Amino acid sequence: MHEKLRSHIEKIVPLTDKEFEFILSHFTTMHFKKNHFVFERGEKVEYAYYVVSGLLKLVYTDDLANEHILSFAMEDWWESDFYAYFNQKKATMSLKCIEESNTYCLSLESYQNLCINMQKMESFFLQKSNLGFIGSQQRILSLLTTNSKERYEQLLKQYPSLIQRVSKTQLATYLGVSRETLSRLYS
Amino acid sequence: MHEKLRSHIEKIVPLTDKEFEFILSHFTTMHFKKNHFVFERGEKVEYAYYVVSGLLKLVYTDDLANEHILSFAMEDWWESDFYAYFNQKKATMSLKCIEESNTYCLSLESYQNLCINMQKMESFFLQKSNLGFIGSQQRILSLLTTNSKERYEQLLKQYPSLIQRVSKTQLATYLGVSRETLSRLYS
DNA sequence: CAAGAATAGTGATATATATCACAGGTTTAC
DNA sequence: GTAAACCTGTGATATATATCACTATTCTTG
Repeated sequence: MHEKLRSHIEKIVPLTDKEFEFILSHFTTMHFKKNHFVFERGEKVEYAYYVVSGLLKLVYTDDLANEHILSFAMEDWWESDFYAYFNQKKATMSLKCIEESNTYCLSLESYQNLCINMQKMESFFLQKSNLGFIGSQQRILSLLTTNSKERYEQLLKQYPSLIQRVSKTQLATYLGVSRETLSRLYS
Repeated sequence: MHEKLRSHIEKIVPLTDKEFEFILSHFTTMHFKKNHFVFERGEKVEYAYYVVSGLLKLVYTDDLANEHILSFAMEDWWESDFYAYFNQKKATMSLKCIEESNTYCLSLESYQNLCINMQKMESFFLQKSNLGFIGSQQRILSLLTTNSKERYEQLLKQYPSLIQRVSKTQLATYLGVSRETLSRLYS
């Protein structure tokens, strides 16, 4: 039942059954339907989400109502509006399901509890955070150094499955390019 | 003497004298002259650096020999090629002094030691990493949603001191815009 | 199942930005 | 102290990309 979460954590820190039970007691689970929001801009961000199955997008909507996708959250990913989560502020972004999704949910209180009472989990989160930071820096570099076509090809290479699962309009808003330009790149 | 580092850490976790002494024993200090490299692409990245004074830039050089500045590291910042540091790989970027700088240096071994033996420091690094991640996401959002002029103005607002300390050519490579375009923005 | 919404391609045009080139001023380093 | 390197502004032009508009197709949802 909970094997996915366990093996996800155990990729970084090994656990006894008892330890995993303790960890699990800090999570709840939730199910979201396609096109439904996990949270919307302006709402309180109660949880950080670990995606067991499905696909979601973290979206920022600008003043002109244009959507910008900050990240796709797929199976085995952690996602939230982390600024709002850690600072207990209202969301500036929205988290929306592209596909029907199942997640584990971790409140900030539970997160802090886990960190304090179980150094292994603090190590785990530290490693995850470092990886997230490094990944974001790579994305910045990609935005600074490459044009639309190169970015599209990088994405194809890095996440080939995304192209089947996500509309091109949405890929465009992730890449920072208009859907028309993206469409013309490979025509 | 070491007050800066101590108060930097104590902004997040309080320390006894003994604890700080223990922490300090993991660091070395270094001095770098203006325009000198802390490390260059291709070299091993031995340390993560805490900047006591001065100003540095983390630079990626592309195939056409164009410089792209990933970040400016100013007083009170941590900087490194973190991918190379954590994975013990050769640097893909270079860290270069814009001004004469003083740093504390933390080897990966010392970092891991600190994390294992002092939960406070693991908490400290976790918080720093989370902040770094959130900051990078903000930068991505800025690159996705704004044009050169808006990005320049955001930067002016966020780090007014930078504009005095850094050449416009360099600001341009940070903003992802040509120096000519940047020059024309405010003429 | 049907209506409305979302998606995808593509033409025509506008716009932001890059690139190349040059000149004058400033800084750096041996 | 001087040559070389760097910095800045600006004109002329090229290029990538955005925007607007229209059509056809495919999904979604009540």
